[in-house]
Amino acid sequence: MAKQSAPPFKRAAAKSPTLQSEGTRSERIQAKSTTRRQKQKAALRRAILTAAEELFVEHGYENFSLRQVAEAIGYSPTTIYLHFSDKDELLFHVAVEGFKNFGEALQAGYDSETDPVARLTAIGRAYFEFGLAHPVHYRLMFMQRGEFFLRPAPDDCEAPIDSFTILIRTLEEGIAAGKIKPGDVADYANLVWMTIHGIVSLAISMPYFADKTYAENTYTHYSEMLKRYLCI
Amino acid sequence: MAKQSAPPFKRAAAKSPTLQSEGTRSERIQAKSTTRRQKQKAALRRAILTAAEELFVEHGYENFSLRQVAEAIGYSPTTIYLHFSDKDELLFHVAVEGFKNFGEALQAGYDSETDPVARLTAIGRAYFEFGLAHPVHYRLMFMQRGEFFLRPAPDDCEAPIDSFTILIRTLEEGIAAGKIKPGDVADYANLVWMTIHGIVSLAISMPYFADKTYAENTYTHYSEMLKRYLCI
DNA sequence: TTGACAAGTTAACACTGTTAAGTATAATAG
DNA sequence: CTATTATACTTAACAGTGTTAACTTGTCAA
Repeated sequence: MAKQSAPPFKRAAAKSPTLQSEGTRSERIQAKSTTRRQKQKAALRRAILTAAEELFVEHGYENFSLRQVAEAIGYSPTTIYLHFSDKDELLFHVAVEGFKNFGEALQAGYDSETDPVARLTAIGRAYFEFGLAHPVHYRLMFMQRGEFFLRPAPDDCEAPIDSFTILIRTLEEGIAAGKIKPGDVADYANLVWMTIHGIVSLAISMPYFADKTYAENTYTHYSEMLKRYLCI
Repeated sequence: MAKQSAPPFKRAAAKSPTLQSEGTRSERIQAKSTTRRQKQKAALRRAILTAAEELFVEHGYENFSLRQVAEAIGYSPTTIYLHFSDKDELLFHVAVEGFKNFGEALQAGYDSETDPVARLTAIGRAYFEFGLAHPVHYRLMFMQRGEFFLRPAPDDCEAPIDSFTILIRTLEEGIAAGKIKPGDVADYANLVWMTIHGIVSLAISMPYFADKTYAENTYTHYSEMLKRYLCI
């Protein structure tokens, strides 16, 4: 009678009295099962993302397809839709990864120096070299899908460093240190960003300007021109 | 017997002794017929081109399709292939039209002034305003299909003015006039072109920079910065 | 054991560029 | 005047795309 009054799961708990996590065995199994399946789900999601990243870089924006991704990970194309709402969201994740690396590169440039003007130079260099080193990502981020830049990062990604803020901060520091002419930092930042983008984007997408030494040459001129305009 | 010895076409010629173009009547009919059909063919080709132009601007690079063009002119999609080898060639013609207008705009800027520095400013303005006014063409020409810039113009199009040469000439004039610092004009030209492209391209394709007054502001700064760097 | 839910697949739709084959019509040759 | 040939164009099809709906299968809970 006592046995009957005792709920069945208590019996199961009595069967394994070793020190374990809370709950009955079946509860523990259930918990582990769900976490296992969550892990599997997350793993598949990551597999999709890494395959997408790879294939995107390999084939470029125009020739990147969901069916390729599906084939690469050994799943049917529609499986991707269980993890991403559409191709756009998947591309956005690739872009966010790019923004993350881009922001880190700029931050590293900032951190590599202490003087504001030196920092500005370093940031510019980092920008320039990121573009030339990762043209497919760069094109996606700033040429093909520029609207991604404003879209907030998805929940499953850490928000990338705000690259633009790094530039603004550097300019502010320069003005505060009396090394950059006082002025609207937003204007300055726009000027810097847009002009350097011109050099990078043409260098990576127009054969006419594709020669690396040309780009390097132009960047040297540009750097000097900018310094003369901004610095006191 | 004389009649028999005379070739039949001579008889036809005798039938219409009025002053006309060379040959027999049948020859004349034939000639007119072929020219008429050539005209029809050329008309259809032009119809394809204008429809393509229109639909391209309307729908943009990504959503422009041959089937749309076919529907617009009331022909089957495959008819286009009788006049253009593929979609790419059609797009190229659209781009060439863009290059033509672009070159003319720059040339007009050049012609509007006599002083080399004023010419440089005018050319820059023309560049800037062309980009903002024709973003879809600009993107095609300098962002999406940059390789078109180097491809020689097709036979049925007059070659567009070489925009880059206008810039180079202006810089050379400036140096010759002692108003621009001596230096490698190719380097100067690259610097000017690439930086101004940055402003234009971001203004027309990144919402972050899309604000017109922002672009105008940045361009003002840019213009001043360039003048200080290049001019004596 | 049944029923619900999850994961994944298949089939299909509406597109795309592009090619091959077929069909009228007009021009030409005998 | 008829037979043939070339021209202009279309239809059908292929291989590919993103995307949706319906279906199957396996796992878990009651």
